[in-house]
Amino acid sequence: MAKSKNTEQKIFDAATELFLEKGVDRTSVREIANKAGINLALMNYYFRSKENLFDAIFTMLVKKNTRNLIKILDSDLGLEEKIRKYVEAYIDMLTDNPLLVSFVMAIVHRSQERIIQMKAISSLYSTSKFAQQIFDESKKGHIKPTSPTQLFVDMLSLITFPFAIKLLIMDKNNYDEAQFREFMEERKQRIPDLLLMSIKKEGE
Amino acid sequence: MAKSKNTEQKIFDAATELFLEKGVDRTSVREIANKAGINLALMNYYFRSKENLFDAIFTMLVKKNTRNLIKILDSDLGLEEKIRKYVEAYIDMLTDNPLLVSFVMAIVHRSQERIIQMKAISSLYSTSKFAQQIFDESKKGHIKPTSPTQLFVDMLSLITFPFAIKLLIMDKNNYDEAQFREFMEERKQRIPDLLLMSIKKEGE
DNA sequence: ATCGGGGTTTAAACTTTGTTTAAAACATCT
DNA sequence: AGATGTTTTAAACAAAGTTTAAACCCCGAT
Repeated sequence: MAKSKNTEQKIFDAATELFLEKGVDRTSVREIANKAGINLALMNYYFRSKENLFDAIFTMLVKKNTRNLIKILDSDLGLEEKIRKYVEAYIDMLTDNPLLVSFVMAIVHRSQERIIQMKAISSLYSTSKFAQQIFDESKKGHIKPTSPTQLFVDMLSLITFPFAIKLLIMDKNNYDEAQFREFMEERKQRIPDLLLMSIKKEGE
Repeated sequence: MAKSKNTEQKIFDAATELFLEKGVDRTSVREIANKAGINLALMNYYFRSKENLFDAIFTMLVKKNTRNLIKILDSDLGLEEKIRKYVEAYIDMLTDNPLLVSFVMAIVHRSQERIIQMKAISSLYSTSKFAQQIFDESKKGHIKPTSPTQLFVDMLSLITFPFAIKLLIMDKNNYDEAQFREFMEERKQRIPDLLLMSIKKEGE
């Protein structure tokens, strides 16, 4: 039992490292087995397939990195502060974990169907409290009547997509890494401003 | 010569159909050869590799579908009308070609490096005229000082990303296809409003 | 203590990929 | 007709993920 936990963990760790380093597709199962120092077939013994192993690792990474995002969204903060904190934390998270974006893209590409089955991702899109808040605020007349779904999709798009086309942006604007970082840093202010402006009542 | 053009075209057509239907990764070269009614090796004879074939098809699809997008961006329309037309045409295009999104994601995922080498994609991000326009308008005092890059990235993100997470949106909101279409239809108004509001001078 | 059995590990083989090879078939021009 | 260059073919190759069946190991029941 002790030994088995060990083996499973060794596979998991080796695969995580390789996936992050070279991407899923460019990492072979034999390589993982090598790095973990285990027999090739054990990978299929513990995880049913490479795809499955990927899912497990991805779920772990998402869970680990998005806990506080969800906490912010579900908190009792006011709308403005909540949006500002969320955007900032999200951008920080993706800046620190560039592979997460590429992982999500991998899933989106392979089969969108799977995305909705992965609870880790799905929970990222957990807006019940946020939606309620939008609803309440607009009822109270503090903000314009707003579709929570539209607003939330706006927010996700503005945060996430630039990371997906990072190299394109860098290429077209002759940015180096530091400049791209700066570009995203600006967006921490810009995105909340944009979103808040869109829900502000006319003439206030 | 006549026959060869024919073979090349047959491969191209069969592959296009299969790629669109099942995705690149889930389409094998043998399947393509089968559907095209040609020998397996001819695929490598005419296109050097499957990857290359994919590039050719992708370039064709993008070129075919984005001509007018670029035309709009480079036109002499006023800023507001230009943005409205562009957003609408872009959303229409992606609605009609859902596979393009998945193709772009495939490329983004495989290797971002390639994205900047593909002229087809790169030309989609052609903003010199648009950037100039922003610059002029803000100089003339018609709009707030605005970073063209930020604005353009905003626009692309708001348009494209929702298609990438289409199934997630549908799942979370219990949308069917028609309702998602309606959701994107709303965005044709919403996105330009958002962008234009963000560049409007205070108190006008 | 030992035997049997369940969970692990192993080496080897299997299947399916994309790709390459070398010869055959074909077409074209002199 | 024959030489030459292009196109097509069947077969084999390498690398990938996966499966198999036997070996191994540990542990509790007899």
